Amino acid sequence: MKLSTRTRYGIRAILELAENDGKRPLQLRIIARHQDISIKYLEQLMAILRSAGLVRSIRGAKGGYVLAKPPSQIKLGDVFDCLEGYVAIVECVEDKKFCERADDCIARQVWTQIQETIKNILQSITVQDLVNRDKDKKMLNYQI
Amino acid sequence: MKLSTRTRYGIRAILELAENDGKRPLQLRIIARHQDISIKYLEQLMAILRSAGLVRSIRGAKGGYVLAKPPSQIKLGDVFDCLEGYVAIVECVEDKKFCERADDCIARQVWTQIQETIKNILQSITVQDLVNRDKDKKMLNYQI
DNA sequence: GTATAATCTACTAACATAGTAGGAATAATA
DNA sequence: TATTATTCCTACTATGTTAGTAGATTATAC
Repeated sequence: MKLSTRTRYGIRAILELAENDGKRPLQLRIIARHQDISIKYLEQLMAILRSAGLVRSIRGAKGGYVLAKPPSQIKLGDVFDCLEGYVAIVECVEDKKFCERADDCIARQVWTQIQETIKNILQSITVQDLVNRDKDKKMLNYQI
Repeated sequence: MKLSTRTRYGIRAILELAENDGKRPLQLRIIARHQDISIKYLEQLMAILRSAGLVRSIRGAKGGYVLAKPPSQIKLGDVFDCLEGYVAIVECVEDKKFCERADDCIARQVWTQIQETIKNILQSITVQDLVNRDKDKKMLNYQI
């Protein structure tokens, strides 16, 4: 049960954009170098984030990417949903038709519980929250 | 982020054994037919569960499988650990060396939180719990 | 008009998962 | 002892997914 690099990279890219929020567009070249991700691969991830309405792109020279909404309005769950597909550790949780036994399956109850918990966590955290945590951490470092 | 069929099948097999607890060994043939799983595939999963000390096998005619411990002493987490490898949605959570950024990574905090939550749920549920839930459900059905 | 950047489409390489297959070892039983 | 039922072991295969590469195209700033 692993997270895809798609989601991991995507969230890291979003976080970079969030740290850059309010400034001029950030180029993939920069993000790719900074996060050590292939620029070509990142392009594809950003296309997904763009069509999901999470980021906005500016083409041409001095172009790049910016967040489509304030970081406080982007939940981790949003990023997850579009990059990871959707959180469904077992398909029967979302769609009973997936398995005949679904109605009576005691295992399914457990998967449902786990899945709901994950969803709740992801929906409760915004990109802004993470940026704040990061700032706190850096503040702390400065004091040392 | 999906659960492997290994884990799903494995847990279903363990539950069958739990329902059969105290009786004579249960053959894979029966479990396979009952759960609609290829017997050859099931063999491999049982080998894993056996080497993890969760089930015990009796070879030869009239042989089969039994639980190695009482269902109340088998946690879902135990089954998970051996079939799913281990719960690590991102490797850096378990092993910081996986990523240079681990120490300062704010995303990692989220993965850690999610992972701990999943682990807690799995450790809190025993096979016996599930069997009980199943019985309750069936009791309910009889009363209708 | 040139350089810079996103966009689009297609391809590939590597890996994991799920499953199949055949035979060997072991035990019960007739 | 022969037969049958069962687990055990090893190897193979097929399929799908993920991760990543490549190249040409379009848009914009200067």
